[in-house]
Amino acid sequence: MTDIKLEDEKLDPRIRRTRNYIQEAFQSLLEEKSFKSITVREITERAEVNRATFYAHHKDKYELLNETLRTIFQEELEHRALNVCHYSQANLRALVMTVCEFIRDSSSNCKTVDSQFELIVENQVRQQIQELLELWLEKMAAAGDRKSIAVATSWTIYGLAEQWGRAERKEDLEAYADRVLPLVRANLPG
Amino acid sequence: MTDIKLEDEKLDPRIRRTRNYIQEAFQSLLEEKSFKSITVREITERAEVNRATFYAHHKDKYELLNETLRTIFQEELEHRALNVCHYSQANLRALVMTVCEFIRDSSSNCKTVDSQFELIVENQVRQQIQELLELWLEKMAAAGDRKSIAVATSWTIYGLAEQWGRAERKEDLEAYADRVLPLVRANLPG
DNA sequence: TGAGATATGTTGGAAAAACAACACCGGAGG
DNA sequence: CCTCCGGTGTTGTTTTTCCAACATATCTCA
Repeated sequence: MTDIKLEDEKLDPRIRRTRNYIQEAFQSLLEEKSFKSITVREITERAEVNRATFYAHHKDKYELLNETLRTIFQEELEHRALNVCHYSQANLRALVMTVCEFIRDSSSNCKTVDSQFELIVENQVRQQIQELLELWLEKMAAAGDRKSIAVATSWTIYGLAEQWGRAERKEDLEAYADRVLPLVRANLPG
Repeated sequence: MTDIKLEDEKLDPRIRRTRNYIQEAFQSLLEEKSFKSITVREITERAEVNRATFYAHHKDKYELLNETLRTIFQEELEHRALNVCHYSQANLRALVMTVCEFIRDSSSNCKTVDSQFELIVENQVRQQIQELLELWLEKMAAAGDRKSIAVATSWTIYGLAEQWGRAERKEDLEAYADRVLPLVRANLPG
């Protein structure tokens, strides 16, 4: 949470730059080839960063993918101010649409999506949906087992978003969001 | 000469990047304000580089300007392959045009050109013209005091190029080059 | 004129990145 | 089978950059 601020604010410029180089190299590689076929060596070469430096920042390429997904998705949430707002039908609808578009983009931007990749995306994105829902529920002091509600709903949202995002011919997003919103709200208050 | 290769080839990536950042920041500042009014602090802030790091690479902003001019001008020469060719009327003509355009661009790209700036440009560019001419004369084993010939001719070229480059309404460059070429060749063989 | 800011150039020490070298693993091919 | 090759992850050392602090100018404006 607060880390995001700190990252931009008062972080050693060398660190900030290195992480940027690696993330950018990684993302550009993802547009060209499958996650599985990307090597750490390739990433560091494109980033013009020493390989040892990579390991000073990331455990391996899987962790890097997780961090990258988190970064991108959080930026998306920030862009729509969903990370600083409260629970409402409108915001929930916006969240659904955000996830839909995110999955659509990750399908189209990345040339080949192998199963490794897809699994990590799913886990990471769903995790973040869950976190946001927990935040919302906490803010409104909702009754019941908030955590379980957040878990269940996050899976619902992800599943529905994936259905839309990976579909060949896509229904109008606004219409789809309206259509599935009741399913999403099944376990939510209000 | 060979330094140019080495700079791109096998130089510590940190050094290469730092120099790039500083040069780019410096050039973008030159497009906004006069050289005199630009401070080292400004440059390093825009380059996102520590001020002490600046001094690890450049004595002061005057040296930086000299280095920057050399870089840009050399790139221009390389682009037209003038740095690897031999003396000929056609190449001499190309050189004249290159200098004309270089001065024109440095006038237009840089918002305010103070006298400090202009003087450094003149010295640095003329110096490089001289070096190139010496190279050409040496290659062809020209008779006479090659150095003095190069000096005289470099001043001639620079002066004529400045007349054109800083003019309000500019004569067609090709025509101008043809017109002044005899003046340039006054002290040259062939 | 003089006082307060703001730029300059330099230093020493801490942090990060580069680099080269290592052991290890897994797959491709003779 | 084994060997070679390429990727992985780690280490110790060197180089570069950051940072804070300092003394010294230079500029500004009251």
